[in-house]
Amino acid sequence: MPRVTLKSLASELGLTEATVSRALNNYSDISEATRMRVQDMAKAHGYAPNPLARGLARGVAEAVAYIMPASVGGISEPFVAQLLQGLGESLSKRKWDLVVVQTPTAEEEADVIARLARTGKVSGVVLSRPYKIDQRISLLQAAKLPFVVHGRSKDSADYAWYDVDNTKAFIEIIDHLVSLGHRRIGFIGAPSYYNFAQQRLDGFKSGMKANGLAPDEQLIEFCEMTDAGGANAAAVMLAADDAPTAIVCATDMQAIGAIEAIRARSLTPGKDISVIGYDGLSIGKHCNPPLTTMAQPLVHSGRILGDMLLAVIDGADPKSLQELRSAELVRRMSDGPNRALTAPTMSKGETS
Amino acid sequence: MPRVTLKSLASELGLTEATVSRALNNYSDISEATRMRVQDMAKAHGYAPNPLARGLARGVAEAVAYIMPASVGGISEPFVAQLLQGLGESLSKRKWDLVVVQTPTAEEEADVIARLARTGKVSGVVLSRPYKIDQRISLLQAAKLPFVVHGRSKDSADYAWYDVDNTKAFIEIIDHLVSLGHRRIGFIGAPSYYNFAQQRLDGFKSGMKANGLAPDEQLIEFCEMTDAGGANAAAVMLAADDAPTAIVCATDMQAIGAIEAIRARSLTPGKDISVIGYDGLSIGKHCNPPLTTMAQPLVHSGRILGDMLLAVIDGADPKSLQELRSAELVRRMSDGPNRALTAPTMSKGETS
DNA sequence: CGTTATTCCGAAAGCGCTTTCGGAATCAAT
DNA sequence: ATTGATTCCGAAAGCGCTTTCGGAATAACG
Repeated sequence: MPRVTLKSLASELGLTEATVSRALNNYSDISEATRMRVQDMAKAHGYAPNPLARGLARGVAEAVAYIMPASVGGISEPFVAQLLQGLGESLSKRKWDLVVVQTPTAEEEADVIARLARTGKVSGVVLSRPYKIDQRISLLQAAKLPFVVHGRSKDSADYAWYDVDNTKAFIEIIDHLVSLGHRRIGFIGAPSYYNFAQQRLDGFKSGMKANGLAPDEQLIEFCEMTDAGGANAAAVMLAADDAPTAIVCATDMQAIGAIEAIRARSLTPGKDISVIGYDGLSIGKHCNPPLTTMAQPLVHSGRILGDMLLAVIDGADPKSLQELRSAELVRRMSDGPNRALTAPTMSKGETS
Repeated sequence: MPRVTLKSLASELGLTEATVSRALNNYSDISEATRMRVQDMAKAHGYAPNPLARGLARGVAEAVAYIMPASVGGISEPFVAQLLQGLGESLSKRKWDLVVVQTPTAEEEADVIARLARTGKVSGVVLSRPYKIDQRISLLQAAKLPFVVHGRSKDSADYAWYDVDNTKAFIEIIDHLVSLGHRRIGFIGAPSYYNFAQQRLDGFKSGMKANGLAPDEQLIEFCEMTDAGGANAAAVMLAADDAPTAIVCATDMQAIGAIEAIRARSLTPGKDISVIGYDGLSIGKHCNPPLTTMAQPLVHSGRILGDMLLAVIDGADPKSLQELRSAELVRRMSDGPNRALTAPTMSKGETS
């Protein structure tokens, strides 16, 4: 079947390609009559402009890219699908496309960004999980390619971002735990090159200090954001002579692993030892016990990110597009009062 | 910064655009010397061809589309991320792009496909979760747009697909359950317009018959593929006067819900009532008890699908690209021997 | 040394669409 | 009726790249 093109439409209508093009794009210098005639015919023939040609001519691609976080160890990232959905919804309003790009290895991330910027195949980029110092962001800035980031790098003044207040969230977790009587609280963190990991750690520490507690370095572990990682880290803490009564994790997957590790020691998570995660994964509902967590709205954030990116592309000042949300504590069953308080043997008390 | 283009390269080298183009694309009518000269210069300047222009000139887009399954009720689809990763890996071998497209509503799915086909913005499509009779497939065929499907529709003779033998998998589940002494086995199915749902139901029924059991229509429920759906369906079965001793679910999410429903009745999943899911989601490990399930390799399948699609685009006969895999039973803790056999009161026996 | 082959590169057209510019036609104003 | 302002459309160039074709230079052959 011969593709229906601008030329074919034009010849059929006895008009010029140029006229048809302008009619279709609602230029004001086309009479209402012919505009109608053209649009009707276009619809009748099921005309759809070739995005390649259009992009070439206009110099902008009607597409944006989403940089998939390099899958650490091949874990399924439950949040990716949700984010994509939100992004897609936002983009579909303009009928723009979403191309997702992989970054095979961490080293190649910069190359991928650079290539993206040079080829002009997309007119914007969404970045997830920035590092503290994120080379990709500098690259994007240097290339003057519009972008938004899901999260913030350390220096976040100059670009558009949407983030959840990680620090505040973890302070609240500590407050909550302290109100339940916990004093020895462990922290399982994520790789420290991620800025959100730093923020969460900071939140943990300030929360402790604000409650007059000194974070014990023995009770801080870092690992990958997987259940296995969380399980290992928790196992280490539990083996210490002065084990924590509560463990807070940087991510839900780690928390799920921690729960497993606790049970492996024949302790009851949520009773003997409290565990609180972060992400609000709905899957946490089905853990044993159901995971208490700080929840952030993911598909919603995808939509926001999409809208922001479109705004930046339209020329809005990125600095004016920065949105900080708050996470919310979703109490399920993995947290509870400190048992040690009522138990016969008290712990040694704080170190230092 | 002025984009480095074929023209700029050419003028700098004192050559023609055409020559530069051919040198870069390794045409044989370019001397080794100038080929080198050109490629070095291109690399030095970080030249990257404009994919829009290239696509326009060549008439093919170096991109394929993945049609995201319409998210039923906004559930996060854990399998999407994995599939995307596999697809990405495969595509990256040619440096092709992956554009994911949403289908806002079920009605618009056809429109989206049609538009995709007409605009030629992608040169291939990956379809997930086909329906029994899938209009999208006919559309794709009519448009002669290369595609592969993840799963099969009812009439799957003429196109490329990668699927897991659902029917066989469910027969095996029944065999397994029967070997554990179960005779009253319930089935929680997925919406019947999905062909995989039908296949799984078929497998359930044949498995039952093969074991001399008559599937009781009372013990067959259908619901959405969510935990809530599974919980509801299971609750209905459990309330029946002649409740099943085992429940097999079309998807893991449903199984997770079923487990919840069982516990809600103060029964112990895996002891009082066995539950087996399908999908092999790793998250099932952390259920209470860990979910026994039939596993299918997802990132692997993404890679296969990508390779197949590329092959079809290259002109391979789609009919020769059909791959049927087998799922594997991953025994965790949610299945066990039929307790009723050893309990004092026997069930009434089979109905009919 | 003339002739036929080869090797290598330039010229040019074209992919489908957009957009600027100018001009013919229609209108309103004097 | 003549001029000036409008309205509407056609002509043409161009976006960056590919690819066919032909021709100049060089090589190989008698």
